[in-house]
Amino acid sequence: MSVDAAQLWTLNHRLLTVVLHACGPELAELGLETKEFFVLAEVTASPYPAELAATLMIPKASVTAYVRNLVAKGFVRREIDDADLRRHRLVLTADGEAARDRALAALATEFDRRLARIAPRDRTELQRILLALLAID
Amino acid sequence: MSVDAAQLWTLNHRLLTVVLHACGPELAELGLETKEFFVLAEVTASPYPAELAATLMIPKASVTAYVRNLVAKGFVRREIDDADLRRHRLVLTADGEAARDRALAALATEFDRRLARIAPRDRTELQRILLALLAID
DNA sequence: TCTAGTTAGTACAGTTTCGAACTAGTTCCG
DNA sequence: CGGAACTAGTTCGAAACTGTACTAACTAGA
Repeated sequence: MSVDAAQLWTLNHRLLTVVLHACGPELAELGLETKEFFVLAEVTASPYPAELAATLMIPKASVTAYVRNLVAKGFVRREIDDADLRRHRLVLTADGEAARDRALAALATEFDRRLARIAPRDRTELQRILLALLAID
Repeated sequence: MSVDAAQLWTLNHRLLTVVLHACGPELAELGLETKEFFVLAEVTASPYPAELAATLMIPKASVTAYVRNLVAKGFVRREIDDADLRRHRLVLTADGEAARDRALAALATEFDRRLARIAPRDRTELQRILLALLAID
């Protein structure tokens, strides 16, 4: 009845990897690398590089690189934060929003293929539980 | 109340990332890089490099590198497969098994620490839902 | 005000990763 | 058998990543 937490982690990780991997080609069509997609998807909630690095647990130097690429592709632009001149407030362009939405839709479609097999109520449960687990620490 | 699959994926991904990140120091103490740990943990189930690459969805060339490191550290050794001389059957050493078990224990502990904070019933729910999702494909 | 301490973002350089090409061994037919 | 087509694993060089150190800007305390 009880499943080892490590095994649960591992299987879960594989599930997410498979789903993400399946989206690879679609992301590529949108002109997005996987890591850049993570940043693009988080920019609205965490509009500063330092914040992105902390939230996504990516090194600051890597965020610099991904943001540079996203800016070059016209998905994001930097704005000066008048309250703190060190900060670069990141803003999605219209193209950026479109790309993000399409990328998220691709991810959702792929994951939905699997979620479709469980009850709608279970999805809500899953979301609630995941949120609770993330609220710790 | 609709639950977005992409959001579920993202939440779940962040959870796994946080847990893995927290294990980083312990893996390092064992002399394991994160990627090497994935390989080490899978060697028993998938004892050939090509199989590891397919299962873990990482490039063959990367598996070559991780296996080289694991061999150098004395966690894995290669054996010739008499039935197919191209193949390197990978075998865990005693050290390798010990390291793997400790690493998995660290992962389990960290994940358990979070699982323990949520209601026992939720934990069962999560297990049930994830197992249902993992059973697909 | 001054200054020590902290934080945002970047640059550089060393390391890691991995696509493509390669070698060696196997399989499938004829 | 012979050889075309395939597969396992590696190597190599180039691209991606990231630790460290840095500059600029903010903050707090005297």
